[in-house]
Amino acid sequence: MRERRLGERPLTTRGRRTRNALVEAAREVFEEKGFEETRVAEVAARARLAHGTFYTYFDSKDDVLHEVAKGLTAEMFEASRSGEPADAGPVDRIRASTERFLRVYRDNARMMHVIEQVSPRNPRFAHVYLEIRGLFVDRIASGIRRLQKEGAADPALDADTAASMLGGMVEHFARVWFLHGQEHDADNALETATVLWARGIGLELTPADGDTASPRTSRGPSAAGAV
Amino acid sequence: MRERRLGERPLTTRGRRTRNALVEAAREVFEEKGFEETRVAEVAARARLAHGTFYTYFDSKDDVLHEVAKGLTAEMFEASRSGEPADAGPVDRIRASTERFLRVYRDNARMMHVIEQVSPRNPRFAHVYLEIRGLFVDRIASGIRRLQKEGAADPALDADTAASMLGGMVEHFARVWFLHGQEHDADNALETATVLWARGIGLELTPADGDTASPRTSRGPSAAGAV
Amino acid sequence: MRERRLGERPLTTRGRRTRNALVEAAREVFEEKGFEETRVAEVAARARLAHGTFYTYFDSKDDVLHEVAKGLTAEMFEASRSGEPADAGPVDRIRASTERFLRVYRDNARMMHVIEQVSPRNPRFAHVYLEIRGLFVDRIASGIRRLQKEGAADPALDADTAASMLGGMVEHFARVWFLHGQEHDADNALETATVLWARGIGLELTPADGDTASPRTSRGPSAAGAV
Amino acid sequence: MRERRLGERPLTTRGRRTRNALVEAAREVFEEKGFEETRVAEVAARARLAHGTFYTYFDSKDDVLHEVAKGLTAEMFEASRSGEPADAGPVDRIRASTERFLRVYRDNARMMHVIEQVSPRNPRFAHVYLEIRGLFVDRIASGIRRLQKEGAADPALDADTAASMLGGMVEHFARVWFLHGQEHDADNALETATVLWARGIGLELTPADGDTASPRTSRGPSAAGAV
DNA sequence: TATGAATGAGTTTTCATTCAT
DNA sequence: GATGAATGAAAACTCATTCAT
Repeated sequence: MRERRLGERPLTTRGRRTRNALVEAAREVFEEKGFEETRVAEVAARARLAHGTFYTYFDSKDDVLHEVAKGLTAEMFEASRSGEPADAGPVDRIRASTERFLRVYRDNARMMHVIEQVSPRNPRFAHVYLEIRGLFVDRIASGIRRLQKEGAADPALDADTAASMLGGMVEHFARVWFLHGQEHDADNALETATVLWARGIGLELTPADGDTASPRTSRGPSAAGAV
Repeated sequence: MRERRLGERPLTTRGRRTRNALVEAAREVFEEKGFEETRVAEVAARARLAHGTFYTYFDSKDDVLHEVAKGLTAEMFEASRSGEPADAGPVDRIRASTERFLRVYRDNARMMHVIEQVSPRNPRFAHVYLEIRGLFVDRIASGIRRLQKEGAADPALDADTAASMLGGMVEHFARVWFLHGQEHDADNALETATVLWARGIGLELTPADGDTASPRTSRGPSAAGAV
Repeated sequence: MRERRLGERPLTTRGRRTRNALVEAAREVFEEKGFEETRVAEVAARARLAHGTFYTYFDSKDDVLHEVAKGLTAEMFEASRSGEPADAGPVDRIRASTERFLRVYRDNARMMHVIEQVSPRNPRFAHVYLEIRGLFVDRIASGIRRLQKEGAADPALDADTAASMLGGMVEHFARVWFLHGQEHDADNALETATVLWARGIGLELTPADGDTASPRTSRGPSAAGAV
Repeated sequence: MRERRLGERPLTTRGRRTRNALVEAAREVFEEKGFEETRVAEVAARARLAHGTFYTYFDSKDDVLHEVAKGLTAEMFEASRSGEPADAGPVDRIRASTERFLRVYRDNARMMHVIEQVSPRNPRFAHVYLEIRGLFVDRIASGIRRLQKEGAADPALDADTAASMLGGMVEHFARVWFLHGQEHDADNALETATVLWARGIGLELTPADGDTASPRTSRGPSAAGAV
């Protein structure tokens, strides 16, 4: 094997800073151009570094992507854990977690797309995608199971499959919204998702749950900020 | 001034055959490798043609992709129109159309993915994706509106947003299943989707609707054939 | 050797017509694009013929160029012979022949340039250029010699070299004018050339010869028509 | 967004050396083969560099040509400025400047031809040609005007047109001589040009001016060295 | 560590020419 | 003779990666 690149453990402060700059720059360019269209030269340039310096820290373009993916996973992990009001009712919890998801997804949609783009070619990244997705889906499945135990949700439902579908419903909607640029009203989206989800797993909706679900007209993507 | 490539109207039988061979070969390779990794040389070789012959019919890789996309759109259009039992109840209709969708999607998942891959770089293809998606989503929206008029579905629901979400739910599930290779049981998937969808839009489920929705264990992707 | 192409002697009327169409078309495209940039496909298309038909009559692109060059030589030969007033004085004859030359050159400048372009690569065409040039230069040399014998022109002058230079003077001026698009006034050009030429070889100018040679301002390239 | 190629300002010594090597190699190959026939691969190879290195410094073949043209213009500019004996008579000055011109032209004829070849396709180079030509022609025009003021040259002559013609006379002669390989005797050429020029603009020739203008036989292009 | 020059394998694309019908 | 499809030998150009300093 060739000499191991730097970039592993022992890095000076300066080295760490340089490396971070590269990772950040890489993420920026990936998001703008996608993986294939990203040039290592541009990543280095954006980090205000010489072209060659890139290879002081990474073995390849795939390698930085892996690093960026690690950061993405961490961020998504954080988001998937982030607390929800323990004292709220099930519908409010669904709404809250959907809102949280839409927010993180909005900020990470492009990077998620890049990972998916690369997946077919590199199983390493296929795994990353599935792992991130699992973070949310597993959580949803737990929630459904809890509600089933409490007798609030339909016990006949396969919690895992339902979770995969409901999670996918929100994720896919977010893709179309944030990635493909289809216009949607944030509040309307949130309420519709909440209602479909809650009712879908068999929860009883009180009037209070549904009253914001009245149809609204799209306010366009600028409303994304409202998520 | 440049002579337009062939590939437009007046083609001899032989020419038409060659062109078709190229389009088919292109679709195959695209599905196997994705757009970026596809080599024009391989497309030509697979059609048992000389490299240069490709350019007798197409201007570029983008150009064939466009042609393949036209076929894909046509196929999806056909599928989206395909009849459903007029005499069936709403839940059965939802189940039937979901099943139909899963089936087409299974056969076209890779190609859909290719289109999505290319979308960010080329608006032409972004449009293709949204168009195909619209085929199904619009149909779903109509169905919801009809049920709302009939008093069967929740009138408070925004039919368009709900359709986008429910359609997305099934599409995304299919992505994960057929593209990312996550294992799922076909019947279980179908029933779960049906129940979530039907209940989500506010339909009353009779016992007969739900009795197949009991949890099952995954029978693996081989079960995809059952769709 | 391969089977000889058609295009040599025995041609049907239709064949002759087709062949001529190709030669004409070729000349047009050569003049517009230059040799390298000319596509055989475009030549055929402009003659409203199929691409392959070109090779029924010519062996190669070089081959048509050769044919076009033959026509060019013939035309130039014609022009170089064309009569001049036998009864005119020497200065008037110089003026007349210069005017005639400028006129032919204007119509053939582009083709001459194409021939020159190709010359370095193909001696066959280098020869064509020199041959055409010789047509005029030799004639000029004869004229000078005649005038020398008559005692009108400087007998010390090397007629051949002087002819080469004076011919070149007019040709080069025409190049800059018609090829490089530099603006010139036709009358002014003609008179200046005549005076330089006549005086250069030692003729005595009578006042009548020079009175039109007064400076004029350029009237632009539209004046080219005046030649 | 694309990083500009190197080749602009800040280059290391090594970089500068490499770039120069490329420019020199390019000029060589251009002169030997002409622009179209020149292969970037050959330019690189002649500079003992890898193929790709060419593109580290230049964007395209056109791009190096532009660089070579800059050098050519500079060289010609230098030549057009180079001093002439202030104390010499007008005819001697004409002879001296003609000799100087023939000398530079001999060394740059091929490159001038390349520029002209490319001119019709690229206005950038059309301009270069006209600019270089203008260097000499303007100088000639000034000379004529000066002589007109001094009463030595025909005041009726349009100095600009005459300059264009006389400059063209020498340039064209040089083209035929150095480019098309037509044989000429250097001294004879020089004297003939001088006499035609001087007499053409109306100067009085003293016997001393003309006595070398007696006819000589061609000594072939090897005589070019005598210029 | 950082730099920036060098490398060359890999692709797309063009187009003159050939060929079967 | 005419047609139009097929061929494949070039060439230009790109860019990830290596390397000398």
